[in-house]
Amino acid sequence: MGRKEKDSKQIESVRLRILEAAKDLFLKHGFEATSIRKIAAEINLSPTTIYLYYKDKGDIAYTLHKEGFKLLGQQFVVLQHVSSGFERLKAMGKVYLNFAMQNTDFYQLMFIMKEPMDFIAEKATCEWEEGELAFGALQQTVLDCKSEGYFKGLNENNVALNVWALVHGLCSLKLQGHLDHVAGAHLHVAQDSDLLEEAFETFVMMLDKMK
Amino acid sequence: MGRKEKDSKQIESVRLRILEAAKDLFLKHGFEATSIRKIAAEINLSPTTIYLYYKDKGDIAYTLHKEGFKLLGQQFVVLQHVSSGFERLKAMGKVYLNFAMQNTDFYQLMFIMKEPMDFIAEKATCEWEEGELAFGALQQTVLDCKSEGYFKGLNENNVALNVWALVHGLCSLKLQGHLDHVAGAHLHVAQDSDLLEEAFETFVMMLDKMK
DNA sequence: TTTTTTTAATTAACACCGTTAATTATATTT
DNA sequence: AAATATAATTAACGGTGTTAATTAAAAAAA
Repeated sequence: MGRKEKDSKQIESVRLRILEAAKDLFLKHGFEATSIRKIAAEINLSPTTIYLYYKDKGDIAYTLHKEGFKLLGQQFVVLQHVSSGFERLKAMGKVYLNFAMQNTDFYQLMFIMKEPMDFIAEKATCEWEEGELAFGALQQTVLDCKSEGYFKGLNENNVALNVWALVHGLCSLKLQGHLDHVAGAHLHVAQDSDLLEEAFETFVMMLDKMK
Repeated sequence: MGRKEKDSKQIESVRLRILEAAKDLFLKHGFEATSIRKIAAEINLSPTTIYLYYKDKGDIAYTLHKEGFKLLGQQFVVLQHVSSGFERLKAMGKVYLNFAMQNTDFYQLMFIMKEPMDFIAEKATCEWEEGELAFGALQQTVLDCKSEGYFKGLNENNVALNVWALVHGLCSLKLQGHLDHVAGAHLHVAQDSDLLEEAFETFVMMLDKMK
């Protein structure tokens, strides 16, 4: 193998080692507590070395953010086998909710924190492929619902946005600690995550009535 | 006036000066950029003096957070004069959206950042009066909608939670920079904030169909 | 009025943080 | 073996929240 390739392979391997260390700390203690210095210490590197492989902390956040979308994408694969649009929409919501509750740190990085999106905005080609892809899937599903008789007279993009906003809103309020206090009105739910599932099922019932 | 009272008045006045300085910086540069040291410098105090009046930075965040709820509450007052439950629900959503878009920093503090809620959770009586009050108003409005024939067979608390989640979801996605990229599918909207209003109106149409 | 005591504010310090510039060590090429 | 290119390092800057020890100011007691 040629020199250039070997070099770039080595470079990639260090990049990966840094990322794995970052992910490790990030999943253990959250992104706030994951400092460049700690990442470096984790793999016996000088803190400044990190900057030879990543532009800044936002770059690492963005790379991890992309990994999160890969993870969510994997969970979305099963949805392709659901032929009914409406059933797929329901399943999508549940997969999304489960992903958020079981990967709280990733979810924060992907949909709550500003850092990764800021990094994207600063990039030359400030596009967000992952997000557009995922939202595109939702849009298509809403379109399928329409051809099944749902959402008559409603703009499909607005419906898709609303579905996303509702599910994200539930996740966001839960993760940021806002639901623990209003849960007093929901004493009947046993588990905590059931609150979200139940709310979403009510939403589904609302949508169902709209055929 | 007695000594004790005079003292506590003076203490309150310094507390207020600190808070005003904090609010000033916070509204100018956001909460992230508002450090204890900068707050202190703003009013010619030593940074450590702040700790004689506030437990920590989270305490200041929480106090500002409360101010935000007072502000939102003032905007909610007009809603009391809307007799129709459904009309009130619509108006509530719009007031909420407008508040979020016109007071982005406060909104972040009130519904997105973890710091203030963490502070509440650490308090002896870890109750969140402001939130419960506001959510209570929403619950009542949903109940009124029910007596007008809306949301038949649906749990009112879940409906209220869904309404909050949807509107918050829209605001949150917008404020955290997630909508600028998926807006490609919404090229028809002229203004940026119109996107949220239009989405919400679609939601209202959905609810309207459910009578 | 002077001394003691309480209270308010300060300086110094700790342990961090992200990041840049200058420097050293390590390979690679000549 | 010497010169060059590259990788990693140390040192440093300017910040952060926060605590402990110390000084300045005000009130109470003598």
